[in-house]
Amino acid sequence: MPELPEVETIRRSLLKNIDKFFISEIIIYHPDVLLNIENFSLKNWKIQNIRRRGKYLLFDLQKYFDVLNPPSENNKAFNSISKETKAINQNSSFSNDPSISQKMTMLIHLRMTGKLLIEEKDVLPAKHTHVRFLFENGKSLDFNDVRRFGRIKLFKSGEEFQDQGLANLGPEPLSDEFTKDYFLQTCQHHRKSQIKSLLLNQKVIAGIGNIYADESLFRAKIRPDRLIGDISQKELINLHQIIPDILEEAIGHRGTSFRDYVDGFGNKGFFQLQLAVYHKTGQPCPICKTPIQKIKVAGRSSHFCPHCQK
DNA sequence: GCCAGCCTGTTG
DNA sequence: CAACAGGCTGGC
Repeated sequence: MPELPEVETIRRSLLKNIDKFFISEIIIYHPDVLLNIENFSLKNWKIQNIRRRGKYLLFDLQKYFDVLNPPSENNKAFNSISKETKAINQNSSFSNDPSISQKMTMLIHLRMTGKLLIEEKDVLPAKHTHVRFLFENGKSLDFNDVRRFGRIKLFKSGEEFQDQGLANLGPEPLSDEFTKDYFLQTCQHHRKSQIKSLLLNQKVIAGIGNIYADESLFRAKIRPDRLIGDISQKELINLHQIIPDILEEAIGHRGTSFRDYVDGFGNKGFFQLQLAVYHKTGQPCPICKTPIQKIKVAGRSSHFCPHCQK
């Protein structure tokens, strides 16, 4: 479902409440979506930060109590763990002690229909909620995914690059790594590919999906099925500049909600109001009024203006 | 490269 | 009913 702008919007919406996120319990309704979970207990972890890489979310988790040597059940300190956890978190000098400090990275990929929703703990989770994280403040975070393509993976911090999808991502299109030279050079390597399959290739650029590939190509006036080798350097330089422009605009509109997508608070985005071609088959091109066409490129529906795009 | 497969829901 | 849906993987 979500592409870079939607994942970034979700990240920002969740981050607003980051200080309140002390996990007290995790409820698993559908274990298939959770990988590596058996290696860890998720009780009494705190979400320190949420990062994004391409379409992945990376949750930095920190635990302050030793899971291997839990205090006995009659221990008062254990029974008041919530207070203790907070007290220790306020004192950063504890965080370097390995006996009480452990770090994990939780990798979440939402694929097509995944959502992360902040809910009240007492409210029953919506249909298709597969994992619920309960927090000490009475809130919960639900991982909901109709099609169940999304995945959650847990790693000791630093080991998350064992995930091949994450490890092989290309540069972030909104970072300095995504240079003109890199883009031109990569195009040179893929001269015989169609331009749209390059944009969708996460090893080349991290985070672009079907919507923003179509919209970028429309603005660059390049047909999605055009062979890269047939595109002029001038056009490619233009496209390189347009990609971050479109992604920034989409983030500014809090993502595209034409179907399921909502942020962590269930709010829709607005970029669907700005779309020129995506999902607009038969509707007039915003520039020349020619009906938008739909073809298959790289196995995906691709929308373009047959007059404006060459 | 392409294409089935993973899933459920919606649309034509 | 079949076709299709913001994605990715693995097998040819």
